Amino acid sequence: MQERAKESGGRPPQAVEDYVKAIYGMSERGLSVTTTTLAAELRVTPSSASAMLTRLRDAELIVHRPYSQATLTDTGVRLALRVIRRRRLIESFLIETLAYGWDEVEREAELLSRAASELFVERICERLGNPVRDPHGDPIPSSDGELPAPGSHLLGTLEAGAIGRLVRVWNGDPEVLQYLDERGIGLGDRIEVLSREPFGGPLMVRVGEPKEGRVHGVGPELAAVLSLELEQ
Amino acid sequence: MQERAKESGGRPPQAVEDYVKAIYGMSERGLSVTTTTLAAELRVTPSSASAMLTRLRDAELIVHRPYSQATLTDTGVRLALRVIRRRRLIESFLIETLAYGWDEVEREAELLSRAASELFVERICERLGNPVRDPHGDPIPSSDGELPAPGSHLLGTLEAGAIGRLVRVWNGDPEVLQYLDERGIGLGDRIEVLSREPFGGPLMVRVGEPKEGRVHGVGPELAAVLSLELEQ
DNA sequence: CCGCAGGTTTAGCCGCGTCTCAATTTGAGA
DNA sequence: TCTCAAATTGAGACGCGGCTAAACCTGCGG
Ligand SMILES: [Mn+2]
Ligand SMILES: [Mn+2]
Ligand SMILES: [Mn+2]
Ligand SMILES: [Mn+2]
Repeated sequence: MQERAKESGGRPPQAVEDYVKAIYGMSERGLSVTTTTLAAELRVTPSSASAMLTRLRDAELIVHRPYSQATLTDTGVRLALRVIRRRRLIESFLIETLAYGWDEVEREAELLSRAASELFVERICERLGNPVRDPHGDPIPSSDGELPAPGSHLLGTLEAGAIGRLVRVWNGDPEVLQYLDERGIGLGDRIEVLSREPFGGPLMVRVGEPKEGRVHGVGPELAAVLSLELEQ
Repeated sequence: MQERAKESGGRPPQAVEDYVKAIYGMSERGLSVTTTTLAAELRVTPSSASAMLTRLRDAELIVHRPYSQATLTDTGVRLALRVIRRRRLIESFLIETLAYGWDEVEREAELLSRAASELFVERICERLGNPVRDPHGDPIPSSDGELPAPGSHLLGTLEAGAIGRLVRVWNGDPEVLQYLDERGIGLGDRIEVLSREPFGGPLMVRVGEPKEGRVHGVGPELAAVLSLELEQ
């Protein structure tokens, strides 16, 4: 007989974790999770995704009527949060401690988070001072599965006059992060919405202190991945 | 078509690296590498080892006539040294930076070294100050495949009167390392062979400065895994 | 010098996670 | 209601890295 889950410290197979994490992320972004969308997300054929949905249903990690949408069960959510915690702590570690760049961190964090034990993750967590957000501003679930409720708002949904601080850059796209770096925009910066140009035009924002900050035009795609925590 | 070596950054399959590393280690210890001994080393059935030997021969990583012994080719040695470098640097990192214990480091280093990229390994190497030996005293191959020639001698082979410094503990057995720790014996310590008791008796050694050091009796099994660099 | 035990290889299988290609279901428009 | 394209599922395969069982060398002891 083949020994099950031999090296992984009693963790589910990697593919299971990958799919559960993807489903969690898609739900978080408000996307509907179907065979096709999930397959696209993971760059896998629909039949692979279909087979995994069946498997996840059998394991009671999702609810899924055939030909319909999938939702994580409570168990599924808990698993997703464990996976996400590992991933975000490792991202933090690579960037803070090993000076990784935005473009290097994705791949490495993906691979390492598959191999790293809970022990490793908890050690680097201590070493980083038990952070609550990763370098993208993504919240880090606690080891007992609590996710700090952020109460933040997408820049793209705000009206002129809104003022807040940048707390999160969604999706971690290296190009976006690089772009922000180049313009000196970082997490924690004060951002003021000056105006919304119509017809898909940019959002004009001031980054920095009330009168001094630089003014930037932010297109809809960028505005859709930046979250602010509003003042007051 | 199935994409080959997708996530691993152009590395050979893990099993190939595992076997090559095992063959290197066995040769280093003077063991002959046959289907059976290799299978025992890797806790695998002889038929698995046999299949892999064929595969390694086809890849020209070993020389192997059927029913005979296997030897690494130059290419095989180079691969082994790359694998060993990764492994020893990660061990060093876990112990020095993340305060891993002797009993925890084996498993974690094994898993992480499979996933870690060259970039990761080179980053931690810098961070550790380009070490030449790992915490067991095992030499770390350089990134261009040179192995610092140690010129050390197994304690078990020395005669009374020999004096040297402990530079290596072979095999990294946690029990041995724990035992040494408890007695305050560590890498770099001065060791003087006082006498060899006959009939499989212990080696009497002084650990520490000429007259002050504590005297220990070292059995043959322990003497077989400790290497000294001799004075002069 | 012959036979046989034991080491070695081969044959056939499994589970994983992927693929391709075919069959099936669905629901929206005619 | 019927039809049909698109979404979904299913069937069959593959490479990996194991396993078991059987066939096959080989060299040592009689
Ligand atoms: Mn993952
Ligand atoms: Mn992140
Ligand atoms: Mn290895
Ligand atoms: Mn070591």
